[in-house]
Amino acid sequence: MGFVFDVILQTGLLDYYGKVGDLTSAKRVFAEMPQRDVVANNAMISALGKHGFVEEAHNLFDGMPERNSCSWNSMITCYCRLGDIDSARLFFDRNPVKDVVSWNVMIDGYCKLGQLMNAEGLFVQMGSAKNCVTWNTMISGYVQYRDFRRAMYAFQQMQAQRVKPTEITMVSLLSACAHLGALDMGEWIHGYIRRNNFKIDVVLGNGLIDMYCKCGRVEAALDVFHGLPVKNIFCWNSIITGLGMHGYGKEAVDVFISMEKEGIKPDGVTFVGLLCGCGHSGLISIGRRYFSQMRGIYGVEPGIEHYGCMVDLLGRAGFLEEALELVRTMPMKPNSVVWGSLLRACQIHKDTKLSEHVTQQLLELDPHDGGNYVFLSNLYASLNRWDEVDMCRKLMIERGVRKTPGCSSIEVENIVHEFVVGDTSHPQFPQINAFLDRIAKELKVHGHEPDTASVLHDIEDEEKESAIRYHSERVAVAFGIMSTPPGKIIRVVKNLRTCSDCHSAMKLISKVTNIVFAVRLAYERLEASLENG
DNA sequence: ATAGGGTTAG
Repeated sequence: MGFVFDVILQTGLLDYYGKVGDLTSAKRVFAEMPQRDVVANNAMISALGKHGFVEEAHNLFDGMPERNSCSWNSMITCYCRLGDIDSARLFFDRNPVKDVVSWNVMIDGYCKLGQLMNAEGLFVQMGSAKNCVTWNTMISGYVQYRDFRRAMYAFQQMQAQRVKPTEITMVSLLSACAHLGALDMGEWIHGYIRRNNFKIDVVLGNGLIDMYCKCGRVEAALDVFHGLPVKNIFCWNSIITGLGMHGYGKEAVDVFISMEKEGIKPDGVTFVGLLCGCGHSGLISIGRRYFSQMRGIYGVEPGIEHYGCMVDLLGRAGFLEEALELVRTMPMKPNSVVWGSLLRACQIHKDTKLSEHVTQQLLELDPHDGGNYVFLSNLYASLNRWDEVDMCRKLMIERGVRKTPGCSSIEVENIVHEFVVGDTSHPQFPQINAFLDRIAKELKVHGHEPDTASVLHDIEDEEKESAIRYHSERVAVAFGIMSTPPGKIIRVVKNLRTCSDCHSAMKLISKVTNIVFAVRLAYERLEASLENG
């Protein structure tokens, strides 16, 4: 009797050491055990696997007189953790006692490596054997690989199958909503969380804060933030970043100060949010001060992203020379983002000379980024330097560079519709097209002349005017006007920056129709908030 | 034994 008790006790100890990461002690306990049952062996396999000793785990596994599903699953987990998905699959296929965990681990292994097709294959094969972890794994896999619409769709199916979602499901979905700017869906999820008395912990709370911020509802984000009994650095960072993104730089600084008061140590992300917020609100000296205090007072080493924020902050404020000086003297090699910030500043302050220099730096740094060629080309076009415009086009063809296609999405009745430039596959495309034509005519009546200077936005297109008319955000906006009840804000998320022609056109549409648009850059700040023009 | 979060700038 005491013997069995000892085995259980020692296995417990072994498991504990494995979990806290003390492999040496785990090994010692294991070696000293007079008798090892399957549970003890499994605990050891799991501990070895966690530290990457998959060979040892494998040997132990091979020598086991008896194996259960847990033994097999531990081996699958070991190999997945190492990224050796083929070996994991071998164990999965040979496992005679596959259970739902075996499938879930395997699906997660594929998801983590971005092999979504393989993950989906198993997911489908499982049929009705899926549990809520299976669904959560697949949904989070879609979210991690930025296929947010599939994540939403999987959730609908999960509900149709009557599998109860959990807090974890909600976290993944909120992240999808944040990326898609799907406010209605995000609000619905918040409601669902409340109706089902889900516990809003730091992770779920942060999901809500981030979703509300990214969808432009900073007040709602603040409500969630203040309602959280426990906040961690993620929550603080999300709210500081969110406030700063939407022009509440002063408030972002205030939150930062209360964060300090509560004894939470800021990290690199906090400073990105804070400095960016200062930049967007023109808080130059405050931004400068925090940047200079980062290392000495807060113990956070400034990284390239912080220099990037400072270049942006100085450049926006018109201190172009100082910004350039910072780029030249920063301790690391400036990347395309840093040069890009400077370029944006040149554009705002109409410094074409510096603009040209910066764009050439960008072209050197990122010869395969089509956006750089387009920008330089547009710059030359605006200066009527057509030879150079031509040169840009030739260079692009020569180097085989293609422009990233514009893509806009809009949420209507909890469904996210996506429009890629030139893609006519949307079921309502003919109606949208006709509507766009009417808008175009209307725009002409109101004196809107298509701005052909920025036509090279679509460098590969022959028909200039129609190319502009079909930019994805316009299609999305048109669809939004057609299918949204009056009085509702039309929110569009786009992957590329809106061209000046679309921007002015949308301003005019907004003025004429009295509809408010918010076109946002994917994953970024509000690009243009057009409140009735 | 399996599933969850925040990062800026063209």
